[in-house]
Amino acid sequence: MVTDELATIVRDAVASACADGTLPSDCMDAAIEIETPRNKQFGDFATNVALALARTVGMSSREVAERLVAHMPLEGTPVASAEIAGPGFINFRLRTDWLHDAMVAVEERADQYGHNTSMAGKRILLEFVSANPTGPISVVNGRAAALGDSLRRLFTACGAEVSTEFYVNDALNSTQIDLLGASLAARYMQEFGRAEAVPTDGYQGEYLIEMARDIAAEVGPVYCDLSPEERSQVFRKLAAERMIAQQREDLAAFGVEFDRWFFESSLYESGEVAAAIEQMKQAGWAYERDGALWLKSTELAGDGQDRVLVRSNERETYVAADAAYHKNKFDRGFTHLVNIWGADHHGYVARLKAGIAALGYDPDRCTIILTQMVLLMRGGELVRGSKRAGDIVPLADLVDEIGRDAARYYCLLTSYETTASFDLETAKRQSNDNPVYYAQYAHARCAAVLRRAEEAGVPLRRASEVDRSLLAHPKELELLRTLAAFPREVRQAAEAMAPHRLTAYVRVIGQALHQYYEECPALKEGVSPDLRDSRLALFETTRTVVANLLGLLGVSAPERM
RNA sequence: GCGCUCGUAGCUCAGUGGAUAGAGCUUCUGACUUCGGAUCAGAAGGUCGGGGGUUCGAAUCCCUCCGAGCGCGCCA
Repeated sequence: MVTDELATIVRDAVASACADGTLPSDCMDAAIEIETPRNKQFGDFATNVALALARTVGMSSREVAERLVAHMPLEGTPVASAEIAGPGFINFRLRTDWLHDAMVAVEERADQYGHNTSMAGKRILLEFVSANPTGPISVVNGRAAALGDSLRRLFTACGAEVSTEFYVNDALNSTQIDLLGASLAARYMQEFGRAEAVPTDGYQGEYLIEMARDIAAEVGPVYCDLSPEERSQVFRKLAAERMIAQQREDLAAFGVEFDRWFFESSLYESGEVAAAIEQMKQAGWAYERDGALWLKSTELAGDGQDRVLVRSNERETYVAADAAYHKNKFDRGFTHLVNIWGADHHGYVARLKAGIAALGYDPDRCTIILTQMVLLMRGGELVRGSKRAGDIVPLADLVDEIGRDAARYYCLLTSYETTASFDLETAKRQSNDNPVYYAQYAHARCAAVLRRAEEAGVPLRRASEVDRSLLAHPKELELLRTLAAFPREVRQAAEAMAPHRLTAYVRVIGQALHQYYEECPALKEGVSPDLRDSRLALFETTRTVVANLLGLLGVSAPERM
């Protein structure tokens, strides 16, 4: 990668200046950072190393920069010029043939262009959504789903081995599932005219009425004569199974599928929960009090208080199961765990980390991403959860209304750290105030030009074969510069676990493309065949990069719109 | 009360300790006898919530205050 080459050039300059005494030898271990200047007039890349060194060497940063540039031979490098500017930045301008070579790289790597090895050797387990099977998948879950699925693509593109998992809280000792079962049982009885009420702390959402109606239609009144206990047993199972199936469908319609649905109940059946508790006891991290078993989460992870692992009624808590689950993840050979939770769970980070530490694993190998909420607006009014859906906004409704691509794109448009809000009317509009269409239009426009060429009988020539040096117009070079940044953007987005950077970047590509399109016609009168072929090749290059980019976001790249 | 997160243009949001804080929307003015106008060019719009501090340099790091959201169960 060209930034690595630049870093080497700078590092060599520092070493050379140290060697001949121009700079003190303790500059050797200076950290070399290559950045892209905010302002294009400062060139393609820059380094601030002179500013960083100025303090230790006791001279002005411009002076340091001058001495470094004097020790920087540029023959045979991609660098055309190295200039000192401002307080002491060294700005690099690259030769245009380096940009032209990027076209060949895109052509050779094709849909692998942008892939790199920055995360090679890592085995990452991404766990996300993991909504309780007590209601439909919500829009907030959708944000996590879009983020998790995009991270899977990003990590994979960076050479990591990635698995995705949805953790299903279906444990038999879950009071939530008890309530769900009791709520569904009541709805079922209501279908047959029995005046049974949903528990006051149960699930009031009307989706359970629909589910009860389905069950009633399928099996008839066979469960009416069971004892309440037996009926509750039947319905907790039925409710959970059907909710999970529904969740799976909703996520699939959103384009998100998991490598594995991991059932909490399996951890009890295998004895892993009991084993984990025993191990925590043996290690001295668990103690008895008031008839319950407690985890020393305060001492282990600075939690606000210790947490119960086993209640006095002998039921284990989800804390115990979660600890066992994460042990299970590590034992399967994953080197890094990433969990995506809603921000309302931030109070649970410390206790999970405590559980991981109590079982002898490094809590720092488990990253917990907390996503803030997403608020939907319609004409300036907040869209509220419906009673039908149990006071949430179902993801399925959003997908139905604005489509999968728009829903996913909007979920990835902003940093997960901020509470995002977006307007449904804008998201549906097919105009340029809709960022989804702007991104997809870039791809469709490239495809349109290439299609047009084909119709006119102009064969598309390979980027490696056309005369790339003909691409010397500022807009052509600017577009190439933008496309050549793709591998770096991918790497940085993966490192920061921030796919929203890519949605910002795709706009930059779109802008560069449209400007190029405006000023550099390929198929109009008066364009020489050689230039035409070079420009068509550049359209193909752009199309490939945009398709790869949209692919990382999980959004389709249409040929026509 | 304690803890976590967040306050950036009228609106929605970017911004990795660096150069004159950037986009989109909105408003206004324009563009090619259309390789797709779902586009492009230009203008307008800022005490980066307030105040201290660290630093050669702070929207970014620290402290404090103000405001918003969330969390503080032998629920998940």
